[in-house]
Amino acid sequence: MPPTKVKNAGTAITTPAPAPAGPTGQPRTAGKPRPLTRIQREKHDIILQAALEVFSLHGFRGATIDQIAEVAGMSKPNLLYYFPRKEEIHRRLITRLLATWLAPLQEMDAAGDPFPEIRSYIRRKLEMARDFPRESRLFANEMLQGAPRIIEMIEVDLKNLVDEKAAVLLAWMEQGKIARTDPYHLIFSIWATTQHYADFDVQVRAVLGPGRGGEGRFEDAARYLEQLFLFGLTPRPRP
Amino acid sequence: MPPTKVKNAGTAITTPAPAPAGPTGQPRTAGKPRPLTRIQREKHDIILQAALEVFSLHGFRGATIDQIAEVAGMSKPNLLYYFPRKEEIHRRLITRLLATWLAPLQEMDAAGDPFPEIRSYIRRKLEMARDFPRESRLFANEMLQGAPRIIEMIEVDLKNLVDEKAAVLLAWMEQGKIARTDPYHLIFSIWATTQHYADFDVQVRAVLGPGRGGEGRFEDAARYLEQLFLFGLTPRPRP
DNA sequence: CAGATTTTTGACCAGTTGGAAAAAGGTTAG
DNA sequence: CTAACCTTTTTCCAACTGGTCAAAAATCTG
Repeated sequence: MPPTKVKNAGTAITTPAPAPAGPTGQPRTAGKPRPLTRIQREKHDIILQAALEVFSLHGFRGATIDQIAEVAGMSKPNLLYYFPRKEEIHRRLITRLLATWLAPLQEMDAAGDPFPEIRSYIRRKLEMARDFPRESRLFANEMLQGAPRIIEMIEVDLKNLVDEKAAVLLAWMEQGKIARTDPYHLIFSIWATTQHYADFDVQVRAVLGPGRGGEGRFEDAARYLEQLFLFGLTPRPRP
Repeated sequence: MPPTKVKNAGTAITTPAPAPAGPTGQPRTAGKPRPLTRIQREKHDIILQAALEVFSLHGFRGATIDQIAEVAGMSKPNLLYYFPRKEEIHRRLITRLLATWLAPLQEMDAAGDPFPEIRSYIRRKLEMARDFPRESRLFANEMLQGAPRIIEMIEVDLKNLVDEKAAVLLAWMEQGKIARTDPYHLIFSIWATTQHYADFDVQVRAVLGPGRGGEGRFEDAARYLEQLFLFGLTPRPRP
């Protein structure tokens, strides 16, 4: 009978109450998780959004709790009430992200037609780069640092998924439906070309200039990538 | 008449000597730069190497002078004797890097044959990813943060170079020598696919596994990319 | 070698950082 | 309404941060 949360346990009323513990710590005998309150859910969301903003820009080390708290519109101790450690915020963000990130590849269907499948995989990844650039940058930041906090997820979950889809691609190659090439590097090249538009967005916009760097750039990219992956650069006779 | 470095100006010999200033500061009336000593050149190099290591891993904000000093094998004050500010080290690194980074594209020759030119551009970029991964990551880190310290170099030097080479590519397209497509996004895709092997190295190695993630991965990548950019994924009859 | 210069060191500082503690202020179920 | 809980604020701290400074040590130069 561990004396966690002993309100008035026999002894004196002056029992110092050992563990106040915020909502995420939950060391209340670790038995009843006790459902999150409305405020808790709201604040958790706000904090994670703010943290995404800051972490994706400065990386884990470069981001400060103060910054996150400011973006979240609350005081540092208040933020720490919801997430007792900086690492915890980051871990949650990264874990959630990874699931989102893998989804498009998971959808690539062995039973479908190769080209439409690959084509829509590229489209989906490009849409993610457009709609979730901060997530992409958070991921990139983590990779640049050697993925210290998610390496085993990469080595297990991601690797398994890629192995599976590489087998699918390989089967398509065997059937002569797509060109025979390295399925792993094929997947890498799809990742690289699509995420580039989120991670190197500044560069893309600067190089395209004010004229072509506007919203249309994602449509242009989609068109270009489609052609690249379909035919490469070999000139074809006009249809 | 600002009193910078008044050697013995009339007053007493006990003049407090206003600016000792390290070798890089050079406020000795800013007149004679005085050539760097052997030790200065050596230490500058050592520090820049160490800083590259640390900055490329943690970004500007996440890196500390202490870390850099430790990697460089010297004390923090000693390091600060050579580079009086953290920003200065980073600036030097980034400036030097940008020149190296642009070189391969500069070499792409309008007078050459399109496919060999593009092919060897890809090869060179891939070699850089292999041989200078830290430089690549430093660059990526800067981009992720919105390139605050090099935005105008990107907007001017890089943009001009890309504009020039895009024109070359466009000319090749007009002549029917390569497929008609977007030259800017073509260049982006070459950058993305090659730098991926430096910036996302952990992921690449983890996914390829111990078997194929060894040194051979760059050769495999080169072969794959060559095919991608030449023919895409459309199956071709066996030669 | 001596004197001038350059390099290195150790002590120090003000501001920032992640985080702890406790008390004050709000909510809400009974 | 009120007791129990949840949330927020205030105050504080030790470690770390970028950077200074004077003195000591090493090096170079004539």
